[in-house]
Amino acid sequence: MRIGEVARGAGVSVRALRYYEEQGLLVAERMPSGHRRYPKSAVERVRFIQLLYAAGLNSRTILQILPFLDTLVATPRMTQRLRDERDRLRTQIDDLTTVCDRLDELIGLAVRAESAPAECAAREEGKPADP
Amino acid sequence: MRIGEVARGAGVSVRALRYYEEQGLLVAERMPSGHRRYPKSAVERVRFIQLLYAAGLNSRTILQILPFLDTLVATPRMTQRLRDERDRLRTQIDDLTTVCDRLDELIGLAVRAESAPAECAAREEGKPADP
DNA sequence: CTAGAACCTGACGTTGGCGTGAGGTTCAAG
DNA sequence: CTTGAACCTCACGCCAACGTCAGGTTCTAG
Repeated sequence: MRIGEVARGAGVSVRALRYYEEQGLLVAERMPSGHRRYPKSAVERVRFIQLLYAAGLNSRTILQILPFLDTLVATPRMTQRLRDERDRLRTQIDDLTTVCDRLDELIGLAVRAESAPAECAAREEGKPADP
Repeated sequence: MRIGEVARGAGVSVRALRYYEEQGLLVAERMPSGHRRYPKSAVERVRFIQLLYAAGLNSRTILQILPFLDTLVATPRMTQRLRDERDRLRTQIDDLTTVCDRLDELIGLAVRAESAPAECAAREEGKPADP
């Protein structure tokens, strides 16, 4: 596949793919012309990379995890890395859940507050308050 | 309270507090000398700000949420903002959970892989493989 | 009174994950 | 053959949340 196809397939920019290559996350063969050529599996790989990015991992960490995906052979250091990241993720999920709950509380309060003085809503709409 | 006390109390840097002020997230009175003076509640407020930052909200968004904390009066636009952020958070939590599960899968595979060929571990230790 | 800790205001540096040209080559279609 | 899309390599730009240094003032303890 060509770089544009992979980009469209994975929903990222061409620039991003070149950046991943720069970081060593995604290798590509080259055609005689210099154009990059990717296997079809690249799309899935890029999606996974995006997932890890979204989870807050940086390129360096992803780089330490990805080789394992290819080989399915892990050194103790590597599995420890995986465990560390998983634990970090769990902690983060707990934190986010806490924030989510607090936002829910606030929303509960907010609804009551806005239903009380009708002026607020009216003011927000740019209308005068019920003459 | 003085800025150093708040910083230590909330576990952030003095620089961070000045930055929050710059962003309008944390107002401070001034002493005649120009030194900032905070109410005790500032510590809790800063902790909450940190929580929101950790949840991926940016200064602008936090700025839209914080006034509500003080007044407990919300415009429809504000509650919608809260709801949007909560929903975004839920989605993100789901994503992170997905990643977490995938990492767990990988860890399961990794353990088996490293227990099989003892060479890998040995190689990682920098020793030759059991001659 | 004096040292040193804590504070002040700029203002520039950093990091990561790309965006965005500039300027040139290659490919596919008519 | 030509044209326009897609590709290439630099290389600078950007944004957010601070870190950090400079150069100066203020507070507190002995």
